[in-house]
Amino acid sequence: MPIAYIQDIAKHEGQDVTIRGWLHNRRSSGKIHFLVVRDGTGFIQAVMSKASVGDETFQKADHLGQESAIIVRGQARADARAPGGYEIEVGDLQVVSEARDYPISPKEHGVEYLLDRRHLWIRSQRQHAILRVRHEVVNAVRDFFNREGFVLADAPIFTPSACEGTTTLFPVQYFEDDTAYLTQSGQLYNEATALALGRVYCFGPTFRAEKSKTRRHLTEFWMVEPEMAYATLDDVMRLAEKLVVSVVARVLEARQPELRALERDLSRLELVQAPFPRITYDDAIERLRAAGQPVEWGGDFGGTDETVLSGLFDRPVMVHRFPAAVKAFYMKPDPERPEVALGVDLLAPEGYGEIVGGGERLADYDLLLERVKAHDLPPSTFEWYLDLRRWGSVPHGGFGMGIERVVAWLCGLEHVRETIPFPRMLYRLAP
RNA sequence: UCCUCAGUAGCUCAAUGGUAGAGCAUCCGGCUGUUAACCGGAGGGUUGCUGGUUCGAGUCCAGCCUGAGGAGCCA
Repeated sequence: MPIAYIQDIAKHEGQDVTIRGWLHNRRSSGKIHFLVVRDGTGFIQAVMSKASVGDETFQKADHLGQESAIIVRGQARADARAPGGYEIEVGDLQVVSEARDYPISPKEHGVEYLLDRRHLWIRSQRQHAILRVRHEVVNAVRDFFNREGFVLADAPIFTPSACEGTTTLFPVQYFEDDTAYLTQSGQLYNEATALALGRVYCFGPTFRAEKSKTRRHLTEFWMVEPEMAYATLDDVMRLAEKLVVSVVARVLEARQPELRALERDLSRLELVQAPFPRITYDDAIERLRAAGQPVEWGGDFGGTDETVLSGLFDRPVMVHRFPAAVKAFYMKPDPERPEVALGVDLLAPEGYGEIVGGGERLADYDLLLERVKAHDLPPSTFEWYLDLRRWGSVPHGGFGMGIERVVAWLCGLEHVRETIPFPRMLYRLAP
């Protein structure tokens, strides 16, 4: 009897198959059991009638607890009454291990309770759908860059100091005498690998010790960061647009059952087509004021500002040329207007905020050295970074895209904590 | 770090300052098409902690602890 995965059950219609999984839920009607089985690939209803399996097998299922490991054998068939459209007519049931008093019932639970049991929570249907969308996003990103000719060149996780002086870093003891910091961006290293390999990307975990306590923040999150030699701000914006369009299309194509399980409004995602509107920071300020937001020129946008701004468009919007003072030291100033930097933020629709941030880098040695000093950064630590401007400096740029925020947007989630198997937050380090 | 809100049965939540309750889960029983199944029964409580006000505190007051949402900062 072939072993079947639930996601492929349609291919086995009419056949006898073996499903190896866990009991997700059970309903019973005296002489008929409905066992909802999950096997990691999906969920399916297995129907067991007393008349066809006999008393002994039927009784085995009588008191079986949620999340008991079971192997069911039976015929796969289409049935409109079954959730998912297919069910298994059980011929035999094998109990691999019996579970009792599983703590997560099909009823509602609070956030703290579920997060304390995240190792079990991920078995639920909703988390199953979200994590599969995440998987698709990650693969879509990798496929995109590989197809476009980018070289994966990962940046180190241990770094000697801040990439951008402003954000707080996690220090770690590095052997006896040294302190290392967990990376908050691979970007500076990307600039080096881009000048070596042309177009590169890194993709890994990133750490921010900010005491942020909002639905958009994790202390450990995944970021993909492409960097291109011989590239301008316009090239960076084109790349970000193409990437986001590609990822959304891929998820819409490959993960529709999951998006539907999450009750996502697909029509909003289908609108994500190029070109994305590109507006300047100045323009954004004007639009925000027109919408009644009290904003001053020179400041960064708050969460509400981003929501209001993205609400003005039906697709992601790119805001470029921010005041140089609020941006990182390595941002290139606009030659025509030095008070603004050639940076860009891409805001997701529906209030999901900034999912991409990047721009053109400062390629001039003298100006960069000046900036390093002005930001009170130790020039010795940045010696190697300055070297990139001494030998073969060219216009270059790139961006970072936060995976969890993209997944939260695509899934329509309230909080990024559900987009990663084990979220790390201000007050959450376990399990 | 700051602001707001919350903490009562295993879970989700009720309870005018006056006998601490329901649904789900668990256990027992019933039911051959359930859809978070349903119906009947049972067990289950140091009301986050410490102190105060009161004849009497889950309820009012103070402090603390834990969590959630938000601000700042960011992807």
